[in-house]
Amino acid sequence: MKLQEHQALDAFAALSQGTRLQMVRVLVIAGKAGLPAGVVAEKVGASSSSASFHLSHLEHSGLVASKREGRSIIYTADYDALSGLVQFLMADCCQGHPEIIAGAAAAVASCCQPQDGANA
Amino acid sequence: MKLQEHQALDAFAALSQGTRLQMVRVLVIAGKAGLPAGVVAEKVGASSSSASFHLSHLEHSGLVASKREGRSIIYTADYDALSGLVQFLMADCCQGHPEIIAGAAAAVASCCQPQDGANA
DNA sequence: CCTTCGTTTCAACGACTCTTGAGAGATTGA
DNA sequence: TCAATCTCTCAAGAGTCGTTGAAACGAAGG
Repeated sequence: MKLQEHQALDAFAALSQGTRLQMVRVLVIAGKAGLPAGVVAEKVGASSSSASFHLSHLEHSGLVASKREGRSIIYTADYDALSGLVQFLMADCCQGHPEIIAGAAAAVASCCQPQDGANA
Repeated sequence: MKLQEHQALDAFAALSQGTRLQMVRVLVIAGKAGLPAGVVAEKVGASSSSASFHLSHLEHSGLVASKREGRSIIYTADYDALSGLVQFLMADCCQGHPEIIAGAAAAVASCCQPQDGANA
């Protein structure tokens, strides 16, 4: 999934705030099961209303999704959107300049290489 | 080059603004030679003072560099920083979740593959 | 029904962002 | 030196962002 420009702008804006970047991290680590809002708030050290504000922001930007589960509202990272953001960044940087991508490709390799042939 | 968190935050903030994202695009396309401020301003449709504001913002964030050349001030995209930003994004997304990276790796492959063995 | 729990919504406030237009710096050529 | 060119800086104003605390909402349990 490749993002549209306005989606990418929203996503960059979402990630340009420390609390929100940390929230994304926390939710990515939490995996597909996600985490209730309160736990996210606690992990990033935000008040409940502040956390709610940032989580809606992230949800609006498409980077996370939410679902109600009993009294809690569970937030999960949207891997597709995150992946799309990386793609957008590279496609927008790559325009005729593959040398920018070289370092990124190295990062792909060094960051996590469970399966070697990750290419499509 | 991998970015520090505060650098990444600044970079995301820089890219979260339409005019600035376009400026980065224009400068990446322009290549190592760069472009004078006035030309960048014209290409993105900004007034000279607005362009100056955004270009300083980008320079402060480390995404572009500037050098005086006669009357003009030439701006160039910093490929290292751009590459570092992609790396930061992937490393921060990759934490135990290589599946986010799969799509990104595909993008690396499809976006620009002049040399196949781009891995470090 | 009433209370408790988890979360969101609202209003208010200070801080920051972006735009505009006028003016100032630096560099070049006559 | 003077004028022209390119760019930056400054101040003012509208708009947006993030925080806080109080209040409201929905779900679960006694």
